[in-house]
Parts: sequence; C-alpha cells; structure tokens
Amino acid sequence: MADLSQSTGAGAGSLYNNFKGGKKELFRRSLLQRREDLNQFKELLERSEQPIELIKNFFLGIADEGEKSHKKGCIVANTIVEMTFVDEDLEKEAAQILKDTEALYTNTIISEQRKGNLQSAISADVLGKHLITLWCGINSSRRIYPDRNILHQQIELQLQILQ
Amino acid sequence: MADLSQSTGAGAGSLYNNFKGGKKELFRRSLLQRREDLNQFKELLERSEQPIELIKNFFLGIADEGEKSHKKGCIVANTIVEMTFVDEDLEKEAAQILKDTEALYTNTIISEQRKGNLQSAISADVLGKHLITLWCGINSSRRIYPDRNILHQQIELQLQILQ
DNA sequence: ATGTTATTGTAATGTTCGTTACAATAATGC
DNA sequence: GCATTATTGTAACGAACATTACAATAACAT
Repeated sequence: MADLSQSTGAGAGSLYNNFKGGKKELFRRSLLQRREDLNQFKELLERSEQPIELIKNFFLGIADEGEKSHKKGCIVANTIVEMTFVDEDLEKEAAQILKDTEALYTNTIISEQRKGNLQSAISADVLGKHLITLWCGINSSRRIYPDRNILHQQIELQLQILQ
Repeated sequence: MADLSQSTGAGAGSLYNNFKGGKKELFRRSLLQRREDLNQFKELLERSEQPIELIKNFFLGIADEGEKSHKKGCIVANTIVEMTFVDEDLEKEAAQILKDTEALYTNTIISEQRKGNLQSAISADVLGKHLITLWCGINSSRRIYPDRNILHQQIELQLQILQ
C-alpha cells in the first residue's frame, strides 16, 4: 500500500476512502483484471479462423516483451507461488483463473481436433495442462534469461508438442 | 524468524546467538543447502551408466511427492519469483543455482550425444534450458494440480523432447 | 569443585507497514 | 451562493515482526 501511495502520489487516506477493503481487496481486483483479459482472449479465439495459431502467437509474444516485463512476470502465476501458506483465498482465486484459462485452451484444442486441424495423438486435456505448465515455466525462466532469442526458442520448442 | 522460533521451540535469542547474520543469512544458507544437493546429484550422474535415465527419473519422482511437498515447491524456484524487486542478492543467488543445474544437464546431454545415446537433433543448450523451464513450470503447476497422475503425465510429455 | 564460557528464555526495542482519525480542501446539488 | 457531501493530505495508531539486551541456566575445562 505504501508503494502504491508513493507511485500514484495519492495519500494513504485517499486510497482507503476510495477503495474499501484495503490491501487484500486491491489484490483481488488486480487478479480480476486478468480474468477480464481472459474473457477478451476467449472472444478473440471464438472469432478466429486459426485459434491454435492465435494461442501459439500469444505465447511466442512473451519473448518480445522488455526486461522489466520479464522480471515482473504474470501476477496470476506469481500469486500461486507467493500466496501459498500466506493467503489461501488469493491462492485459490489465482489457481482458478489458470484453470479457467486451461479450460479455454482445452476446448479450443478439442474443437480444432474435431475439425481435423490438429493431428496430435495427445489428448486435449493433457495439451491444455501442458500450456499452463509452459506458462508457469516461462514465468520463472524469463527472469533467469530475460532474452528474446532464448525465450523464443524455448517457447517454440514446447509449442511443437501441440503439432 | 518468528515461525522458525515457533516450530523449533527455540527462543528468538537462541536463534540469533547461534546464527550470526539474521534472517537474510539464514535464507542464504537454506539456498546453499540446495547447492549441496546439486553437487551430490552431479556425482551421481558422473558415476551413472545411464545419466539421462537418472535425470528423467529425478523429474518423474516429483509426481510421487505428497501434497504438502507440492504446495511448498522448490525453494530455489520460489526465491526467483518471490525475491524479484525485493532482494536482488538472493534472487541472483537462486538464479545462479538454476544456471549451474542447467550446466550440469547440458554437459550430461553433450556427453551422451557424443556417445550416441541421444539422437535428438535439438542442441544440448536448448535441451538443458528446457529442463530448467520444466522444473519451474512444474514448481507452479504442482500447486494447482497436486495429483500424482496429472503431474506424471505432464512431466513425461515434456521429457519426450529429450527423446 | 570452581571459575569460565556458551546457551537459553523473556522482555524490550526498533522498524516496517497497513489502517484510521481528522482537519482542510474541493466538488456538487439546490 | 450556500449547504451538503465527497475527496485529499498529514499525522497518528496499531499490529506484525526482526533484532537485541540481559539475566538465568547449563556446559565445560582445569
């Protein structure tokens, strides 16, 4: 909260008067924001002719972000690591967002498999979870290697599993 | 420090008298412990006839751990996420341990490639980094799915890249 | 056994940080 | 234009927690 006060220039009083619920509610709202992003991506996927390509490009796009962005990582994935044994509510809420993201991936994969656009013998369920694990893996390794080429190579390698 | 005092039964004074450096030094020593584990694994790999199998079984073994263990995860991978923008020293120290682990994997892969035991066309460098990304990915996803079968399936899928 | 040194437990200290009280200021409705 | 209401900034409060002071106790050496 002190950091937020500092960076926005708003005094502590202002923050609390305009934001009932304090620190935890602010955290929850930040996570909610990512749920909005998920809903938007869902619509994008539904309209797309090549949704698998969209997902792949989404992942590959991570590599192009800046170093500051790599260091920050994804708030949802971070929360799962940081809130374990600290705040179960927030951990669960973050985990649920990733599970819903997984469901979106899985459903997209099933749909494309039916259309014959995906010939991988691996089940959609396993592939959906694989993308979440990839997301989480990159969320950490992008801090160790905040390098476009390395990340691009790593992401591409793991996307090959999708075929 | 309060948690440690609570769980060990030792008073705060006892902790500080026997452990110069306080909280941060304690953290550093905990990380150092994982470096010891790395050195032990290195020796195991050097003695092994099938080092790649050893690495694979090491990863697959994660799936068999208990739920508490899944929730805790790996202190090194956790530190990289949790110490970014909080303590650069500790973040760097953790990142270095993962980089050294990567080097061990990469060297093992190079050695096995030369022996003709690995026919993957992918470079050892990329494969080594892949294993680190896998480690980090599983470190998060094991909290979302603390389930033996799911984790085993995910790890096996990603180990196939090694051939 | 006895003097010395290490170890322990409790209480106190200091710091960080989330939160609230309150007076000052700005915005809004009639 | 004035009364009411909302918003701001500062300072104070309180909780959590890392650290230290110190007296009591145990361990050890000669």
